[in-house]
Amino acid sequence: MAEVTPRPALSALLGIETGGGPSSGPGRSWRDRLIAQAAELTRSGGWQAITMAKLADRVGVSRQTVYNEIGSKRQLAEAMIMHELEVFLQAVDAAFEEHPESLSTAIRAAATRVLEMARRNPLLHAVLSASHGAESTLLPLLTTQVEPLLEAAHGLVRRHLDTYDHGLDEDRIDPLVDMVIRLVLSHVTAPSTSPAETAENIAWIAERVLGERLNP
Amino acid sequence: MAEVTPRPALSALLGIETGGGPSSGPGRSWRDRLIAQAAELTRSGGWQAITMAKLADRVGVSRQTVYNEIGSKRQLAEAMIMHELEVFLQAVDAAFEEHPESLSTAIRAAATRVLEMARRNPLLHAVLSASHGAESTLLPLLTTQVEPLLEAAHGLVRRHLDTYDHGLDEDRIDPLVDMVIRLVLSHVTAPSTSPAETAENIAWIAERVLGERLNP
DNA sequence: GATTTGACAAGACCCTGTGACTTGTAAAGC
DNA sequence: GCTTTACAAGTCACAGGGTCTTGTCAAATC
Repeated sequence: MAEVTPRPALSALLGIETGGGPSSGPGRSWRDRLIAQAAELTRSGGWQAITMAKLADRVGVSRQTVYNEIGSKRQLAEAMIMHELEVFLQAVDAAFEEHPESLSTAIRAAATRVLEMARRNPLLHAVLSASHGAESTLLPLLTTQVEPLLEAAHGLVRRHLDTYDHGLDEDRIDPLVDMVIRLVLSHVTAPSTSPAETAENIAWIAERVLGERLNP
Repeated sequence: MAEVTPRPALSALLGIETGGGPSSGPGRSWRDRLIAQAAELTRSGGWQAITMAKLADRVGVSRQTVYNEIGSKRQLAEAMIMHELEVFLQAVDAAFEEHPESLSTAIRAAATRVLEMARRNPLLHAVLSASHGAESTLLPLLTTQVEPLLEAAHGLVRRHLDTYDHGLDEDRIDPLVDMVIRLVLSHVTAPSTSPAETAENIAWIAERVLGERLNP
């Protein structure tokens, strides 16, 4: 589950190549399977437990093929992290797409989904936590990737925000988006209650800020 | 600077003993000086570089006295952290005391102060960051202390909040307080712009949520 | 009485060397 | 296009020994 091929738009948002480029035929299959398997191994045994030999063996391919398809171990980590982030961004994107009627509803849905995904998926949890201060074994590998992530998430949410008609001043939008993202990430690293309840509270705050219902 | 004796109320809030108990005479002086020096050494060289012998030497006391006054190295860490937290909570407390006229102004002041303190004081920065997910050398020592901190901060802010007349429902107050604390801590571990600007944005959000000015 | 001194066992830490394993690259072969 | 084999370079895991540190004495000192 959640091993879908990412939409081009999101990959572009992250500013990366998703795969084999021109040859989108059988070549991508190995690469995708390797990245998926690497993610699986990381989730179960941790990043440091991964060896190129073990990865090759699990996928049923020779070690050399891993080097041909991925490049180096660092590139493997990057590809894995990027894949995880794409899944994350896609979930956020989908939540907004599915709730065009109310901004706070969309925010609630997006927050719920992200919090639940982070809770279930240790790798995503590690990546998102890392983007917010926590340490990890593969963190040194993605410190450069953190800023693009936050920018991508910010841009994504902000773009959706612009499709609703809120009465907010132009220069107040970024702080609002920033608030939502930071709150969600804060609850990823340090959860308080259930994802649903947390998301509800975040959505309520956003609602108040947006002035959707001014008087209760 | 900022080496003031904490008010009893805040120490009680943290649920700790501040010092020698009944004998508040010359005995506390050694203890205070040791804790202050330990904080100083931690700020400069890091916690792991501290030895009881070095600490004793810096204060001009024998190693045995350190053990008499503090107890163990772990207790030294706890005392040091508690002192840092007291300074932090005091700053928040003072900010609210100084701005009884407007809640958002008080929040802005408190946030500004905390962010600036955290930026200047590496030890406080480490402690606050730790309370929000990041790692540190002395972090294993204070994992038990994190929850009390967040509860203390929450209780403090909430108590101040109750002295203003906002029209907020009872069960919406805690999420609001939680939001403010998480946002500030988020900006401690991962700053975006200046403390003043960040605090301004946080205060604005709180203002909107509180409905201080419903229409711009 | 409070503080220091010297002594002590236990354990944490640092350094070093050794061997096994891993990475990354290359060539030959199917 | 993929596999196999081979190889240099580097990392990692472990064990050794020595030093330093912790934490606790009791005796000595001011």
